[in-house]
Amino acid sequence: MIDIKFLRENSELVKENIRKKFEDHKLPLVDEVIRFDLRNREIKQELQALQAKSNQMAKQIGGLMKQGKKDEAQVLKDEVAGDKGRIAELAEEEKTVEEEISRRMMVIPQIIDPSVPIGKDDSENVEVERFGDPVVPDFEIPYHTDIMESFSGIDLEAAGRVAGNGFYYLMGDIARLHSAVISYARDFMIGRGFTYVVPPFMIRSNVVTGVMSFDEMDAMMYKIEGEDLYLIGTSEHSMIGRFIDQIIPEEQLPLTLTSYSPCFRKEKGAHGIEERGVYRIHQFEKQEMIVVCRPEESPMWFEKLWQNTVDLFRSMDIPVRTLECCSGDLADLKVKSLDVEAWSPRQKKYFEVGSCSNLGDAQARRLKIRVKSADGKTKYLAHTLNNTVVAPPRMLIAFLENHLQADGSVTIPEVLRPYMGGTEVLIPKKSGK
RNA sequence: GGAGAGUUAUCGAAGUGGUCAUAACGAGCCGCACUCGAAAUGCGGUCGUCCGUUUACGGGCGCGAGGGUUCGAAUCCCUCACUCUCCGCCA
Repeated sequence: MIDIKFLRENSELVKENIRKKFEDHKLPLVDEVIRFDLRNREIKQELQALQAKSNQMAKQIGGLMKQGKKDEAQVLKDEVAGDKGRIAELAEEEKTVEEEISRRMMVIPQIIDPSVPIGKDDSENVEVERFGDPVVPDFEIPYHTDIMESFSGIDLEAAGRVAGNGFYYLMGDIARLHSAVISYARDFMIGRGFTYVVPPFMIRSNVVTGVMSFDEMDAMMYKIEGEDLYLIGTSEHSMIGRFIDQIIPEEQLPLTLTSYSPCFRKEKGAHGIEERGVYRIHQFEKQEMIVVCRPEESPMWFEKLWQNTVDLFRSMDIPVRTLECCSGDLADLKVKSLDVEAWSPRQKKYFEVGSCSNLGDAQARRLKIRVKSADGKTKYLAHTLNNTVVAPPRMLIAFLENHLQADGSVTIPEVLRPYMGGTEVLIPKKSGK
């Protein structure tokens, strides 16, 4: 969501930005907004003049009524009645025009950061840096569900019967490992100065539309029947939503928070063959980090945020790389975004385990998250950022594949052992494939 | 889920159809005066948002949210949200 004043004064820039994102079908929206905006201000001028007049008259009528001059009051009443129709007409048009503006503004993309590589889809994302050696062992790495089964750690069949495709039962050591990763990630972030939060797992529609674009909403969000409530797709939603309509004193910034939540996603669209198992599911758990900061600090926080995820994965000896999202792969609210990918020795390629985004003032504008300057004289929109710390089901894939030994056992990295009751290695319950 | 009471500026709170909505009254905060300094006291200032002319102004909207009645709504009516108390139910 961009500022309509900015659009008014920089329409070419806004159009250029749309082209960069290969969303040319949205180009006409810019001039449409400008037309509607012009009309909107004309309406306001006429409407407000009429309202001022009628306020004035109402006061006069009040005075006359008090003095008992009913006849004189009646004359004024009749005069006001004459404007009533026009006022209603203008108010109606104002409403329509503002809806037209807002509908278009909601889909005009945020101005992307100049550093974002230009490309039309995720195939043109750009690798930035690798951390750790992507090792390919000399034995075959089974599919992650097979590894889990060797520990009697997963039951997808029963989950299918109970909830359908896209759900899972994790069991035993695998379930424990899942919890251990979450707990470790939580403490990892607390250690980096973030405040731990457990947020609501459902949010109202006004928060939903405040934190994400329509496309994302349609593809992701589950609605609760008969209620104005949606299951969160990530705790970012309720964490950013927490600041709706708030004016935050500048001294309190930056707000650095880490939150735990289950995440619910429709995952509309085709699922590839490599997305079986727990890779792409309707429900998973995630440790998230969000930052609300001053605009000039958001690029700095962006760098810090993704670094946290890289460090977390490296502390568990999992090779990762960072990948910058190109313009066409960037959701409309995002200024810049970077994926963290973990190494899959089975697929011999990296796959996404986290996503770090700078939303600029887009969410803040929609949700009215403002900052009051230290001297109290000015107010401005905050910047918001979010990043995955870790989403265990998906990270378990990377974990199991990278720590699997030739004998089918899985070693537990030092940092996780305290969360696993001191366990150093998981021994298969039955022979793996 | 049922019953009752609430929601007004930074906070407490008055206001039940019209010169009481830049909001009484009290407190906090900022400035000034008084003071060697402080306290006390006195005076002044202490919302948001939009439109228009732009050092400054003028106007619209906002009393939990959204509708309605009226020339005029904080006040009357409807719907909804939230808070508190009691009951029920539950972890």
